[in-house]
Amino acid sequence: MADRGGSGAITRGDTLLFLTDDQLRRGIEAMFFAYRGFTADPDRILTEKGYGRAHHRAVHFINRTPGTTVNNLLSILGVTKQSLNRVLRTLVDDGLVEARVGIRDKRERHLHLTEEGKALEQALSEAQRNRMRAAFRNAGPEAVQGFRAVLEEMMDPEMRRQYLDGVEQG
Amino acid sequence: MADRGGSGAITRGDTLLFLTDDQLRRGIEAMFFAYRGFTADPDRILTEKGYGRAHHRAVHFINRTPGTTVNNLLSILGVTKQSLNRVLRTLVDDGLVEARVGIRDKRERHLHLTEEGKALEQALSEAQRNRMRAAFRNAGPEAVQGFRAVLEEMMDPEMRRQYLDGVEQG
DNA sequence: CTTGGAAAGTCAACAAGGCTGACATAAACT
DNA sequence: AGTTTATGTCAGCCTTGTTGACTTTCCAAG
Repeated sequence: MADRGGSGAITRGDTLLFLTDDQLRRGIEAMFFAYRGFTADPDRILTEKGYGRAHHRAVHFINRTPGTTVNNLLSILGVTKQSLNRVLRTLVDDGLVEARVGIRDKRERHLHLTEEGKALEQALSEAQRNRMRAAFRNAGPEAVQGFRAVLEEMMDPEMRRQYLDGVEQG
Repeated sequence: MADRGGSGAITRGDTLLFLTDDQLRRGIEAMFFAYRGFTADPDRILTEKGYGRAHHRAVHFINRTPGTTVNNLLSILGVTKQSLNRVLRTLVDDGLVEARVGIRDKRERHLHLTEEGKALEQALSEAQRNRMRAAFRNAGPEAVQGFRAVLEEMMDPEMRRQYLDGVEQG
């Protein structure tokens, strides 16, 4: 019963032992449990302030790419414009986000964080970075490289492009 | 350019370059984009069959630990019993899950997948494993070790225990 | 100059899946 | 006998996703 049908896992010898169904299941559960930890800290702050994860995501990417358009944000976040608009409207109403009418193309809205918006973004990302930093430090630089390599491979191609777009050319 | 060689330490002088805010932000975005890919394939199957991610999670952990109790599942999933109950009820009604009254403690319900339930679980986990396998294979065994090390460090302690409980002793 | 279509916004309706609170029941424990 | 535990259930609320229909603005091609 070593080799389960269709899995392609080779359990003979020691080749590709890391690709057994059980190893893959561990990877799946690692993603599940880790994602919970990943969102736990910002979620606490968000709940305090009456926002949700959708607001966090919007604020994050507006901060990453100031002046981005609504359409741009839409394709990054992968939600409908109605869904994003609801979130964006509360952020604009609350004075965290400014939607500037485009100069060249006046249909477009260019999104920027206000000072208050930047403050929230800072609080959220600091909480998230703290956990990520501790995890990175405890795991070590080689593990971090592996972590990123696997995650990058797990993305859909379009998302990988979005991800790589956000990498600074240092 | 930073040193990315096999020696491991990505450092410049005293600074741990892999812990800069920008590196941490990349890690955060990697988690965000990768999680999307991670759930994309099962989501497609679930939508077809009229279920959601909550059903997937329940089915996954019932399959992992057959005979687990409702309370047990509750603490693994981290949701309220009302929320889980709604999901569980549909699964039982649809004949995917069987809730057997406990022998020693008749208050408990021990959860098992029916054949139909196992079939769904297989379809879902196969889709997810396929992506995970491709990612693991492309990244290589060392990257997989790093991936798991970082994710484990990112979990809340209680979740880490749940995660490690699911590791087979073989 | 007209018009097609893209970008953005809005309204309505709906669903999944979280949550709280209250309450019911049976079984186990003390 | 009384309390605690495990589970289930009803009702209601929130966030965040969806679809569909429609309007306004405005760039750009004909």
